[in-house]
Amino acid sequence: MKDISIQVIKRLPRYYRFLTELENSGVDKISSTKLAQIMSSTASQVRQDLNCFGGFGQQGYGYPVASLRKEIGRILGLDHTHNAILLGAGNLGRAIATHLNFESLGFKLTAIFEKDKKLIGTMLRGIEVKSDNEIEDYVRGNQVDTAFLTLPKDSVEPLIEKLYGLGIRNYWNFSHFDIAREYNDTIVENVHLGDSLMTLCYRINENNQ
Amino acid sequence: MKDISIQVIKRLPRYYRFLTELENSGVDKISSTKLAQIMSSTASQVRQDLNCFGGFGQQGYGYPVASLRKEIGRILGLDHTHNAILLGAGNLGRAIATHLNFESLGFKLTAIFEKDKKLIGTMLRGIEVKSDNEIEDYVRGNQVDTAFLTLPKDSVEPLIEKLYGLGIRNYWNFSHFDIAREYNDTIVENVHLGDSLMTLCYRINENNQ
DNA sequence: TAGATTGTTAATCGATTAACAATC
DNA sequence: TAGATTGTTAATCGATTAACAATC
Repeated sequence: MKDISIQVIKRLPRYYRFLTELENSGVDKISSTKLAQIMSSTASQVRQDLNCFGGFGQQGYGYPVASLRKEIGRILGLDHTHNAILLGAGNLGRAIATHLNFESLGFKLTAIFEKDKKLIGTMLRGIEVKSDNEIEDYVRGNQVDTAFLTLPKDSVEPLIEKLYGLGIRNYWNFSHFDIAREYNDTIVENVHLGDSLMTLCYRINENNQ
Repeated sequence: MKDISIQVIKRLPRYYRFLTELENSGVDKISSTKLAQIMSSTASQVRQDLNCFGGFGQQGYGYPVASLRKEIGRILGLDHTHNAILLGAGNLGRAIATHLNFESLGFKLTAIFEKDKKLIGTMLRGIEVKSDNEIEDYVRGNQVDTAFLTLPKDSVEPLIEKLYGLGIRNYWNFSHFDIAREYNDTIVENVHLGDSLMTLCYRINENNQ
């Protein structure tokens, strides 16, 4: 399979979500035109996107919702499970830990680490928050390939060196530390909430101007 | 000023962040080449991006860090302040409320609303959480142009109708409800954490395959 | 001045959109 | 079969990259 552009990949989760909704509301087939309306896209783009991975449709009929959803789930790799640890049990870490259904997103959260002694020992989604000086032992003793980083930039910098040294290459990064620039064989998905707000700010002002 | 592409806009917060870092570490000028290295971009792109808004550089010298940073802040509109209300004081809402320095991002968080009686009356970043049936009175009595939505899709659907009716057109949306599709004169910045994780999942599997 | 680096135009590359033959 | 809709190729559009004259 040839390289898929990042634009297409970033649309896959939306296809997946909308197809799940359609399936749940009992729709069993959909045309590229209708799917495009839902996606705020075009029929052409829908067909191009899906054809990156195979011919899932049927001429004259459309796409079968349930099996297309399943296919996209498989393409995304949601059927695999990556063991992940969460670093930072502050407000953001606790929100992330409790808010998402990792199992249906291709991950399993197996441990949570925190520096602040007040938080160590508390429970989050059935997991006891451990001290951050147990990280090394834990990663050596357990299969972990992904780290979720919900701590500030300054704390990430020294930590990432340790994690990288322990072989962790996949990061879901909420901090402003630029992991991919330091370690170029990592896979990093950044979530920069402040950037998102600034973008909103720009668009509001642009609109008012 | 002619229309700026969304790609350029989404890069502006990163320029702003990195320039802030550079300024804080005492750097007073930078070339497009060096800035490109920091941005994981190209010198050409940096110059093209900045020239969308004006000639901030000086031939033979580069760009003055402090004033460029200030300019980009102004372009983003961070000097304006948009009053925002937060809807949903669950885990995610509390994290958002406490995690970000809204003032430096162009916003001011002025009120928080929540349905769950256990949370009403609690304090978050110095703001008392109000009952969600006070929303209408509050928005009518105060200047609010933006809503941060940290509640589930099903709760957003009925709420958005009310907010839209009250004249709120700008949304920072963490839910899966597709606001822009329902109301096409709104400005919506979506943060879909699940989508981000699925994208990470894809990229990990693609890499392992 | 000479060297450096921008601002800007031109070339390239890739993504989106359009068109239509294939086919269910 | 006729109508509908895909799969896929071609055309267009826009973003990125390269090049270089302008100039500090």
